[in-house]
Amino acid sequence: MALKHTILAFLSRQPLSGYDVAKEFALGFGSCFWKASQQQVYAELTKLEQQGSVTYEAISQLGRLDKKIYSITTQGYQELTDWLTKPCEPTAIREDLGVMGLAGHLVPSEVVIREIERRRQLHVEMVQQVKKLDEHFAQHINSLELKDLYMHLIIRRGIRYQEDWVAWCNEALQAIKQAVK
Amino acid sequence: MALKHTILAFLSRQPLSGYDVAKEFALGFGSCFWKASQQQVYAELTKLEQQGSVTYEAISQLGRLDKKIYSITTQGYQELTDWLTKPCEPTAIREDLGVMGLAGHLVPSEVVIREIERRRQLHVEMVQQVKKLDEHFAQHINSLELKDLYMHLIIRRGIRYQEDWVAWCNEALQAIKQAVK
DNA sequence: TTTTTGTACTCAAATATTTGAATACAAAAA
DNA sequence: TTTTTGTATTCAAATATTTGAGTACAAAAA
Repeated sequence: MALKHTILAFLSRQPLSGYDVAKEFALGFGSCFWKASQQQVYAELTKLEQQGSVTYEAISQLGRLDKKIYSITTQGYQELTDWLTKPCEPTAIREDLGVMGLAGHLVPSEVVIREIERRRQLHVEMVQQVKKLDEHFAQHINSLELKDLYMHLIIRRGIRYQEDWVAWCNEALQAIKQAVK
Repeated sequence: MALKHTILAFLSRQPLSGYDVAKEFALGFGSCFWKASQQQVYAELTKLEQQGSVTYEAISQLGRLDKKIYSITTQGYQELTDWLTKPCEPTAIREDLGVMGLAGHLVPSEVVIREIERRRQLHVEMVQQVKKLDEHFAQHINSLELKDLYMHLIIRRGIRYQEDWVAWCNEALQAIKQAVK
């Protein structure tokens, strides 16, 4: 389970508030490989702090709860590099649309086509979004230091994934339209 | 959450025991789009039976627990087609390897390379496995009825996914080896 | 100036998934 | 003949994720 280690990895780059970590998951680099809600992030940070993997500096704000700036500890850093060194397994695939393969014929083909067209549109938009994360790297692509290259490659993974979905949607739509013609 | 509807979809094709449904997830068509453990399947079938979406016929076996053959009910069938008719969202991406994009530079590049090579091998094997599911369809590919075409297309999605991973691994390995040279 | 958006954090409950153990017999392999 | 593999199901605990509500203020937009 990589929630812990993704958070540690963010904090290994710079101290962040829970709010900022959550934002990285929702809109930043995190969005291309791990989904986590704000509540999950806050809960995990509290746990990580209790376990000694991170510490925080409380910044008091008049009239409301303290803002907490979290940093990774030596222990947390060790946990992160240990984890990175161990082999990791691919995440299990879970895709609602797959049910169509078992029971798509129980609904009109228009429903299936509409659904795949919707998906296509969604992934087209995702390609654009993920490509934005890559903009900074795409320019000096041949002179990236390793740190940036790794990030670029993970973004590339995200772009490929979304593009492959679009390509499959095209293939599937063509085949279905051909078959129902 | 498609566990319920994937099970209903299996049962819409033929009555099955919990054991057989679990096998479909582990080794059969289910394996290319949804992961579920045997315990999950049994628990879900019990719940589905209580809610009236499925029924079972108990087959007594001397000396051990009854074998239960589950069938979908009219209500379950309705729930399935209703669900298929509603738009579904793509599953959130969760990929351990993504952490390398944030913190891969904290471990030796050999570790990153070794990990991607391992992944490559894994996905090469997955391509072979998923292609086996397609064998039956791949032959008379141009004369599939809709029911088979849908299943074929979902398998194609699985093949593409695994092949795209292999391609990315190749791309990434080349770029990293180039950079550390 | 009112409303919306953004910053920043907390609590609780429900649902889903993973992990581990247990029972029991048949058939096939060593 | 003993061991392993396959069939078939159940229970319990731990962990992870989702969903929904609530507090509070600042800044920007309408």
